[in-house]
Formats: sequence, structure tokens, C-alpha cells
Amino acid sequence: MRDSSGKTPIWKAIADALRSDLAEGRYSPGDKLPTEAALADRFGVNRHTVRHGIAALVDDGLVRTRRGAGAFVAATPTDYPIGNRVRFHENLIAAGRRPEKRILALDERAATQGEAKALQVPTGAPVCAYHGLSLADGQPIAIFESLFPLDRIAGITAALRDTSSVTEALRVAGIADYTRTSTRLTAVRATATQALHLQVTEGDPLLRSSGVNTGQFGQPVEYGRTWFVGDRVTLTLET
Amino acid sequence: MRDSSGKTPIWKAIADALRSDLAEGRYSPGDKLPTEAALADRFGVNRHTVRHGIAALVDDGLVRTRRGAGAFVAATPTDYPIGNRVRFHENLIAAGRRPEKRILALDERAATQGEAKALQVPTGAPVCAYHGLSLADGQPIAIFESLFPLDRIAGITAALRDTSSVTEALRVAGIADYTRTSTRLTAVRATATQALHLQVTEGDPLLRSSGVNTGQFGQPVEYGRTWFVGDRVTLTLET
DNA sequence: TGGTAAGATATGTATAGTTGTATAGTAAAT
DNA sequence: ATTTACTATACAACTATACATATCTTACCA
Repeated sequence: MRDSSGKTPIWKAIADALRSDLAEGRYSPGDKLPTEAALADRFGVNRHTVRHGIAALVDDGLVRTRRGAGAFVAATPTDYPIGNRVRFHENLIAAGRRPEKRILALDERAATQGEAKALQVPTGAPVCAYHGLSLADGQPIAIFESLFPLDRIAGITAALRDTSSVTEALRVAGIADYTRTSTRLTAVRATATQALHLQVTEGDPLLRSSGVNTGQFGQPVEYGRTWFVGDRVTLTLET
Repeated sequence: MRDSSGKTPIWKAIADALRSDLAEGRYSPGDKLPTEAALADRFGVNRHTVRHGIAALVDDGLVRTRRGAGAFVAATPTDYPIGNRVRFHENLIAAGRRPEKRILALDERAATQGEAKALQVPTGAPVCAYHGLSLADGQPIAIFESLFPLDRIAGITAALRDTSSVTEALRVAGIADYTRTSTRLTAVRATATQALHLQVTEGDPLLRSSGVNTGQFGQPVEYGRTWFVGDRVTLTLET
């Protein structure tokens, strides 16, 4: 790697070396790469030169870095710019209630003004807040937050803890049938905390879906919001 | 160059998130906040980063912590800015075919590979490209591009020049009835030229809707894409 | 009923390690 | 002379882990 005909920059040689390591399967998706200091020792260069090489991999989408933690092999070593976006052929009605979930928070609290309005309950009424992360093939697809009015659905919190399926939990809690009244869609920027969970960069475009599900007599039983990663998800509306 | 993290410090983002929770009334004075560990899970960060955020709230006098007990709300912020509200609503079915249009370009050219695939014509087949801008109250709402296969619809270009209404133009061109097969939605960044037309900043989140309209015998007669400004539009899906 | 001890929980503190950023400097190529 | 590639150093921000200390909960016993 030292003065090899002086043509290729050192950082590019390092990037290529790491790239071939990835191609050989030496590291699996999610694995942590050696630290910058270790790589600097191994290649006999300055840490910044290694950083330059890693930055190239990050730019290619092969690697994700996290301050204080390390550099990790990205979930999808092969970039699917267009083809695989459509893999999430989910019906909009099912938005956010598919398998492969990770519960981030599940608690009971008082409804804020906006939430109360959507659920048609008085402000401050007790609600169950279900906050989580949806993944596909280990890759974050969306984060969601569902709110259930505890006045109408009593045991929903415990039910959600068991099943982690909204449909199932509602059924256990006594809501056999429910329908989505309307869905609203818009595009927003990822906040810093959203970006952390979704493993994107702050400010990246997200597709926000919000809607209310109502029970048999038109009473709201769930107010749900979902933020999809624009790069990874295309919602398909069947007519 | 391109790093994987945003600009706002994570601890500050967490502090802001908690602050807005307080402002929205999720927690009342005297209430106990979630534990540091729970918040660390929720935000996907280390416990110390959460502590840093909470420390900021303690410093502001909003929160009081007691070792071994938890963090409790001391006061609620009064001057926390609430996010800007959505000002316009559009029906998804009417996406891109509302009055108040401004034609940006109307010409005939060869279809690209992706466009040809959507229209089910050979690559390079002649199409009519209808490019325009939708406004409401003088403010740009969306830009759209509709493509019509000239092999199937001959006089569409001239018809569009007269009416500027897609439905009307198709009727004039001999397509009396057409239906939208499916609509696909995702979020993208505004390109420089899109940003210019829409009077937003490059990189702002846009809601992209794409779909195909098919004629009486299932033949695609139009491939349309619309980019809505996320800040100004919420699509509402009626069920 | 009431008190106490044990264990689980939760915050506080300490230390070390890792990535991100900023600044300055050196050598070689253009 | 300016740019480019790399080195060198220092510090900031976040992570990881361990442990101390205060509080709450529960069970047990008198």
C-alpha cells in the first residue's frame, strides 16, 4: 500500500481493501468493522486517511457509522436503487401493522390536545401509547405510534404487550371489527431522533401517514401515525 | 465528506423532544418521566446521552430528578414553538388534475426506458409530455408530468394545448373512459429545478405520487407523476 | 397492624474507548 | 504559487461498562 507506483491514492486503496473484505463475506451485515485506530495501525497510515476510505464506503451505502460506536456493515450490501423499493407492497390500510416489529415504548398516559381531538375524547383522557419500529429484513422501514383510548378499550396495553399485533390486540380487547375512516399522507423531514431509529440522516424525506380507525359504532378506537423511509418504501394503493 | 449524522446534537434533540412532550401536556407537573433506561431505548441512544438531555431540562427548571426515584415534571414550558400547520388539502384521486395550472412544457419526444415500461410501449416510442405546475392561492402546490403514448392517442398534444385539462383532452382525443389502476406514493427530496418551481429549498421533502391510467381495454393511456410540497399538502384518502 | 429486611429499580459517578470536527503543518505534483 | 494528499494533534460528542447510592416494592415476621 506504500508508494505503489504512486497512482492510486492511499485512501482509495484502503477503501478497495475493505470493499473486497465485504465482498468476500468477511463481515456480515450488522457486524462492526475494526476501529479507525486499528485500521490505521493495520495499514500503517494516519487515522484520517482511514476515515477518508471509510467515508467512500459510507457514500456507497455499504457501511454506516455511528459516533462513539463504530462503523457497521449496512443491512443491504447491494444497493437497490429502484428495484427493491416496491418490495414493500403493503396495503395502506395495513400500514405499520405487519410482523417484524420492535416495541420502543408501550405505556399509558394522558392524551394531548391534538390526540384527544383525533380520538374524540376529552383532553387529558387516558390513552395507551404504542410506539415502535417496523423492519424488513432487519432494515428499519418505518416508525409508528398508535394511540388507543383507554376509556373505550380497557385491557389494550396488556394485550399489545403479548401479541404486538394491533389487530389481534384489539380483538382480545373486545373490538372485533374496525374500519379506517380516512388516511392522510404528507412528506416531512426526519427529525434527529427519528433518523437514529430509521438509520437515515437527519432531514431525509419521510412519508408520513396518519389515520383513525373506528369501531362498530363509529367511535375512534385507534389514532395511528407512521413515518416511512422514503428511500425504502413505496406505498401502493390498490383500487 | 458525507457523514451519517445530522447537525443537531443528539442530546439536544432529545431535550427538545421531551420539552415538546411537556408543552403538549403529555406529562403534568408532578408526573414521573420514563426512566432513563426506557428513554434510552425509545430514542435508541445511550443512557448517558439521555441524561445529558434531561440535564438540560433540569437546568431550565422544567424537571427535577431524585436519585433512585426518577425524574419529575417541575413546570411546563410556555414558549415552546408548535410546528407549522398544514394549509392545503388535496384529494388523492384528483392528484394533478385540478384547476389553477400553469403549463411548463408541452412537447412530443421519445419515451425513456422507465416511462416506456409504465406505458407498456417499446422504449423510444413517441409520447406526449405534459409538464406543469399546480397552484392554490397563487402558491405552488405541486409539479406534475403526464405522459401519453402517441401511438394510442394521436391528437392529445393539441387537445392539451387548448384545454389544459387532462380529462377533457383525453375525451377530445377519443378516450371517453379511463380508470386508474394503482397509485404509488413515496417521499423524495426536491431537486434543484423542482425546488425552483415550487419555491422551496432544494432537498425539502416532497410527496411523490405516480400512477397509470388505463383505457377501456386495459391499455395504459397516461403515466402521471406528481410531486407535492410536503409542507403545503396533505393527501386525504377517503375509504 | 406495623416494622424490618431483602431485593429490584433508578439515578449518580467514574473510566475508558470510538467516531466526528477543527486546525495546522509537510511534501509532492501541477 | 497553488492545489492535492497525507500527517499530526487536540478536542468534542457519543458509546460502553461498571459500580455506588438512593428509593420503592414486596415479603415476612412479630
